[in-house]
Amino acid sequence: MKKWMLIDGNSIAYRAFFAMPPLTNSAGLHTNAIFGFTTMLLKLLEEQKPSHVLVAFDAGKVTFRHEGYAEYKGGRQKTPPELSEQFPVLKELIAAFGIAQFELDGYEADDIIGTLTLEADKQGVPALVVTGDKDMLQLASSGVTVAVTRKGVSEVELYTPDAINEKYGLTPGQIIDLKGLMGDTSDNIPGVPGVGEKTALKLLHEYSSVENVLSNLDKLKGKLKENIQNHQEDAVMSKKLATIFREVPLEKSIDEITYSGHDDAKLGDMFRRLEFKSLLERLQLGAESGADESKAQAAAAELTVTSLSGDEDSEGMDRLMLALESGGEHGLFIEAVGENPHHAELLGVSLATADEVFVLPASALKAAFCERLNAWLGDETKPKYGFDLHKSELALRWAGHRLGGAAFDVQLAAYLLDPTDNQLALSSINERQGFTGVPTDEAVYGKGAKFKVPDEETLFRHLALKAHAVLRLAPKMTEELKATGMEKLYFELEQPLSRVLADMEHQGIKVERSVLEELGKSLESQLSTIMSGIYSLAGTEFNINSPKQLGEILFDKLGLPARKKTKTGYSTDAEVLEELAPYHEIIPLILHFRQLSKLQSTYVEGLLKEIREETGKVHTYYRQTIAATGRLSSQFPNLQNIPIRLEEGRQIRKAFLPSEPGWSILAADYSQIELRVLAHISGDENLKEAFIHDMDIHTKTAMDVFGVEADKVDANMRRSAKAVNFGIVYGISDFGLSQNLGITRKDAASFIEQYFNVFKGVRQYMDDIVTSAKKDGYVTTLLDRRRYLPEIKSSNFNLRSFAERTAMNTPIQGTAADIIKLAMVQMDEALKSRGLKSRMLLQVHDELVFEVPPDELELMKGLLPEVMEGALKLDVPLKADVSFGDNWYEAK
DNA sequence: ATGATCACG
DNA sequence: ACGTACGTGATCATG
Repeated sequence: MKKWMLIDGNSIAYRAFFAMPPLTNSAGLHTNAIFGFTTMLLKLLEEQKPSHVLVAFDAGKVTFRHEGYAEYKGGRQKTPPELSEQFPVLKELIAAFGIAQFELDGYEADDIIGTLTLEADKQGVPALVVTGDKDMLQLASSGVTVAVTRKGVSEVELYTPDAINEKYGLTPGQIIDLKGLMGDTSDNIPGVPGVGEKTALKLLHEYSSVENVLSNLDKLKGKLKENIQNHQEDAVMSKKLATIFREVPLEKSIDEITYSGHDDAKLGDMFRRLEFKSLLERLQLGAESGADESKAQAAAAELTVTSLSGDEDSEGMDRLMLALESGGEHGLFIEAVGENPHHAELLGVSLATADEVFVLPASALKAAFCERLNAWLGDETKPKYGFDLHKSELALRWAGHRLGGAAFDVQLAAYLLDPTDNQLALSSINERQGFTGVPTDEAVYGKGAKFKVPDEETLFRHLALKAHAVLRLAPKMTEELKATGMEKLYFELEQPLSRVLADMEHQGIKVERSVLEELGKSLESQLSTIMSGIYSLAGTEFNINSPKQLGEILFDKLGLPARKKTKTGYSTDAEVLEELAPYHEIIPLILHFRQLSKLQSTYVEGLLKEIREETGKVHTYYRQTIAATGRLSSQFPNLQNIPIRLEEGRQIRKAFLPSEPGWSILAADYSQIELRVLAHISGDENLKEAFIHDMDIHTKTAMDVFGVEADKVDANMRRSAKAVNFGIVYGISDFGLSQNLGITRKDAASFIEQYFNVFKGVRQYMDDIVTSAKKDGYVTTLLDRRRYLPEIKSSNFNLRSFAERTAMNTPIQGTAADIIKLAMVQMDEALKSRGLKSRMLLQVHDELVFEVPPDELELMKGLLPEVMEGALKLDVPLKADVSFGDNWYEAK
């Protein structure tokens, strides 16, 4: 059964572009229009099963339509560069689909399609026209259906002549009369002023064509008559412009658009380049296809997998150990399932050597024949090349084994190469590096409730493929780190830090259950009092924790003025509530309720759940590959956001204790590290001077911005200056500052102007960093950590502005992160070399927390700030303030 | 699963 | 004119 599908390429690409959120691949190429186009195409191919497919594109800037009307398509927005750059790639993709594409100088896509539908009518072959443009409805006929996209590109509405009649009461041929009367702003077709779709339809139902409307002018009246009378020529010309030209000299035969399905290899390559992971999976092009399909398959097939499950396999173990102990290349993979490495289940270990891959179930590690392997794994002098060795090390430790000598970690390297990448699974990294052959974990295990460890053969094969991928990826990624100038950052900072973190995490921090429980009791009684107060003031009981219900009570029932809205309804955040406080006495109660219930659920109940029964400790997991700026993050539980600002919350810190009697908690935090970094990076003399003399930076800023002496700076001026300093670090905007200070935008702008007048070097830095980010596509920290900012070239104001602020902030926040990481590695070395018993427990971005035995307290009070301040030499001094106590609360 | 809210630097 | 501060994670409610 023959069926032609004719696609209006430009129109669909435009629709897709505006319908899809921005999307780029890691090379910075925008891909959203291509993605939208592709999903639509796949859907139509599947549903329609056409025998012939064509994508037509507009060609050339000037078409024959311009000959009669120069303004045709004038006033149209220039195609955004984010879209233009997608066309060449889209055309490659269509070729990879094995689909024909036509474009012809001087003609638009709809003319080509119009010509072909005429041919389809002549041959009696059914055809489907796919477009985003309703003009094309004029092509509908008994055999030709027009599919118009709606709601983006995911769905189409099918128009047959009957459907057009039903919807508009017109024949397809009358569509051009409709356009003639109403015009089309997007193509700059004028039509008749004052005539929109409604009026045009009424006229056509009465008189059926533009010409007939004109000859019956006398039957019309009023403004309408006048408008049409004065624009008769426009109407006729508009109709002509809207008429699709159906006699394009195509000089092509229909055979050329025969569609016989796509080439898996070519399409897979394109999808990989575009990083369309979901589509790769959907078409099952992922694991076992691509241009290097045969190579990958061959390699996978050649993979000699040896399983080592028990003492009877000691011969294989000998082969493995021979390879490892002779220092041969290897790839190590340790499978531990579960997000939290402190609770992960160790499934197995795989090791790829040059010509064989060995797989061991977790249970085998306990067996006698693994003794040599365990010794090798734990030997710090034997380098390991692996994937997520940080998690591996923790999982092994909890299982009673050790891992030492981490030398290269494919995941950690991938993070440095692109710290915004949140697809750091081995299968994703493997594909991005241009390889194939590692299935996703989801494909092997399933996810969510369907997670299941497969049979041993499947599992072993998966682990073998991963170890093999590590072996293959490590040298390539080492080269990339060199090429991007991040070799030192990687090998001298991040890799050593990974072990320091694992030590801290495994050590854990003691949390006293009874302290939290007492606090919880007090919170519970306060909460119940506040709750009754709220219910009685509201006149009803409701869930105060539901923003939806709370909004209804406040704004509908009590009639308070709603100020801000969220996507889903009224906003009830603290900022809104604080403004509402004067209007109703229920407001302070709600604010208090929120504050206490946060403490109760997150910090009392949440933290209690994380305490290990056996040790009375909590073990956080520092993630080294999450934050785009290079900071650490902390999970299960997050110990980087324990309350401190409000006294009630700060009490939580009383539960954090030394793990040994008589010891102290010692903490040190960097003072103003980000502004000191800014002083160094920008070289601003005034700011440097301030830190060299160790001035109170907010007071100093107030003096300069307000032009007064130190003794004239009042609390309010200092507060404003502090906000300006924060703003500067974040990539300042007048709006942001005005919000923060509750002042007008104008006043905020003049503060900023004043600031830049006295800190000229800072202004220069802000300008320069944005310029260099535009030129290079990325920014770097002092230690050459890199962050790509593809959106800095966007024509979308919001995206671009965001990228510009990020360009200003990332080198500052990122360098501060570099510095404290250096301090951690150096501090770890200092403890070891001096044989100290003190232990590093926590890092909170600019603060390090230790537990210290009494006989080391004095020493540590000197050593810790000394190491932190000396971690990296800047043009201004670094300063660290140290404190100690019997618990974290006291160390302030 | 997603959004709103709020804890931290 | 656009509509914003930078970076995170946990909890709860709700679709």
